[in-house]
Amino acid sequence: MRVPEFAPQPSQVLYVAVADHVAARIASGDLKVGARLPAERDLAVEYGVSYVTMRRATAVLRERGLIVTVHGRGTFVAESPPAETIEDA
Amino acid sequence: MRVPEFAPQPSQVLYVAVADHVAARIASGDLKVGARLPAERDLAVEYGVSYVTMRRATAVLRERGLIVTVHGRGTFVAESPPAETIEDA
Amino acid sequence: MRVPEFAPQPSQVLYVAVADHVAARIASGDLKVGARLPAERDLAVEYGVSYVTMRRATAVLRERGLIVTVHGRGTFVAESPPAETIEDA
Amino acid sequence: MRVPEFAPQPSQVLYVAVADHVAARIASGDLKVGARLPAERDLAVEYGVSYVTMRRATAVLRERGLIVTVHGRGTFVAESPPAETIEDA
DNA sequence: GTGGTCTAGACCACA
DNA sequence: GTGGTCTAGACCACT
Repeated sequence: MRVPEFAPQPSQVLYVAVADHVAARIASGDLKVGARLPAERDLAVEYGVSYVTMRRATAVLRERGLIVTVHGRGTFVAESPPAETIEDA
Repeated sequence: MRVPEFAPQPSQVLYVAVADHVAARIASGDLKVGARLPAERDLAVEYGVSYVTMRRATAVLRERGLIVTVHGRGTFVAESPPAETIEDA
Repeated sequence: MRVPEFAPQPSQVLYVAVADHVAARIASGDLKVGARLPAERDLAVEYGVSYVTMRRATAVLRERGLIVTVHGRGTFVAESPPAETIEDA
Repeated sequence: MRVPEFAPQPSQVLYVAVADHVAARIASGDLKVGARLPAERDLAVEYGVSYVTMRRATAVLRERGLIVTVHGRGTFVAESPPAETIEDA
């Protein structure tokens, strides 16, 4: 997975930074395809952020196609994460 | 204020039994008018029931006019609990 | 502007309902192209919702291309609102 | 702009004067250790200064170690205000 | 017991 | 003085 040189430091925006960190866990195989992530509330505690901030982070990951969310079920690592997570312009 | 006679032998339906117990707390002044009840999740833990059961119980109390619920704010003891707590059929 | 038959009543989701109402004000000419909307905080008060809910509403309008937002300046009615506000599938 | 009679000969720089006044309130025990200060916007109104000026004032107090700020929570009187409130140059 | 929405109100970045 | 982010914690919808 390619990491852009123009973004060496994590985002200054907290929910993006959290999203990036989870994305890295997925990319590294720590979170495997199809696996269920911890509950958003638990992730919020794990990252030391509020539930709302964690929700924004997962929203980012959803938009990136890295996770899929099912109401009442959980959030799961998406089947085929798109290569163009960062558009390769 | 009158406490319902049906309390001595509580309802066999769990969420009604829980609702009755909360109603008794309101009637006894343990929960005063205008006071905010504990969060539904906390009440569920307190009564040792599932969240869904607790939600049904609060729905019953809402129908009885004993509490009012405000999304995102909480549930509160209603101003003037109606005399016909049990519908006057 | 076409209104889908499958959505006769306003959205049950509050921020969408608010967004729809603002959209209607734009469509009706109440809010003209290029005009600045009231501050989001004022709109929140006007609609009787929290600031966060209003922000979600404006986010919806932004996604629909109906408004543009400038940090520190305000939010404005977009130049050419797209015809396919509701995709005509 | 001249203002405060409240300090003997206050700083000519407005935001420093405001910071000094808040510092005096902390020193006098009016604002106790661990207490939350009023919101920055409220302080701005209270002192009759702009929000930016108030932000500069709180920045000064932060640098002096008199207050700590938590995003989304508030600003609080620091635990142990250093003796060298004015840097010992 | 999960994700989804909402409230109230704080600080932050910008023009 | 605007929009942007964040906190803390509530109720709602769904499985």
